[in-house]
Amino acid sequence: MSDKAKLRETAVSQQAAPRLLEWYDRLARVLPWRAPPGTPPMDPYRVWLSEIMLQQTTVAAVKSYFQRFTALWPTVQALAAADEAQVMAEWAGLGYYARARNLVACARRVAAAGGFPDRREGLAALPGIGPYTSAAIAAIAFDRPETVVDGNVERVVSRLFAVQTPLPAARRELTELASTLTPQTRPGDFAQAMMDLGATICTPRNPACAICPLMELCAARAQGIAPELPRRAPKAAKPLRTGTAWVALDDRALLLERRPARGLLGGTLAFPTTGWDGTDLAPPQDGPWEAAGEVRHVFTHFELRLSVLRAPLANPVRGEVVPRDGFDPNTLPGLMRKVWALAT
DNA sequence: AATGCGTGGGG
DNA sequence: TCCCCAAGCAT
Repeated sequence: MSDKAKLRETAVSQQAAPRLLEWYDRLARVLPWRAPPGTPPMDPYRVWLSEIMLQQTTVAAVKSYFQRFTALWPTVQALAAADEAQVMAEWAGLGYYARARNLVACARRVAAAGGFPDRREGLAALPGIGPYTSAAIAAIAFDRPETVVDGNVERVVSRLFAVQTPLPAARRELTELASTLTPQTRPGDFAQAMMDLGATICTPRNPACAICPLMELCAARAQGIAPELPRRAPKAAKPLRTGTAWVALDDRALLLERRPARGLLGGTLAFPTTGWDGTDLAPPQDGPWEAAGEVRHVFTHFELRLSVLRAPLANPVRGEVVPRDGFDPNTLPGLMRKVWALAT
């Protein structure tokens, strides 16, 4: 990099945080639901829980789940004592179920240790807590000057410095650039401000550069390429997979099955199915099976078409017989809710 | 390092 | 309808 470019980068790094925090404070006065500046940090349990839920998940989707979880389990000790099956049931529909399994494991470790570690390294050693979440908890709950890098920050930083390297290869470079922005004071507010900027102004499609607090500092804006950044490596096409789900029920009960702890929908309650990656599995009981239709579902890396078969419940050889009164389809993952809706 | 892992909303 | 993708982590 040229000396001139380096000087410019230094100037941007020094001016970005003050401008962003000024914008954030002004917003706090306008938006009544945001805590005003100077408010004491949120308690570590709630920060942790919300950050886990927000991994690859929108704020809108998380909201009701967070309310329910904190009402059911107000403290990490309460969550540590919870029945894992109930946690899985409450998580159902939110996706990425390894998060729920790790949530329980993490709560138990934290409760046993007497509380959350207050530094990034200690947090990152806990199950389900990686580079992003450890930095976020350290900055937001413990006021540590850690650099928080999520998808929003990657986008803001790639534009601010006009980084052309495609993601995910650019991640290391973006993290280093982001760390040059992080202030020693108010690191938690700064992290929140970067993410809020990415969510409201520096958006993926049509960034509102005209009202951006960092407009004068932004290299991509100067070059007119802000909407094109960050660049991304082309993604692979989604293969189509097929399988069968069996719904065995009468007016009193139905047949469900706990899926294996690892892998797709791991640990969730589901209708018995064949595999859908080549492996085959026999039906959980004798028929006659009647075709109820087909469910289509798109996962992260493949599309699934599931033939749904229905039969009267009769002497199942595997699974759990569950009484129909008290059965709530919302305790099933999204795919299985579709199966239930089709079969009934 | 690349791949596996959900779901729902917006353009 | 399609494509994009959202406050990532584990292996």
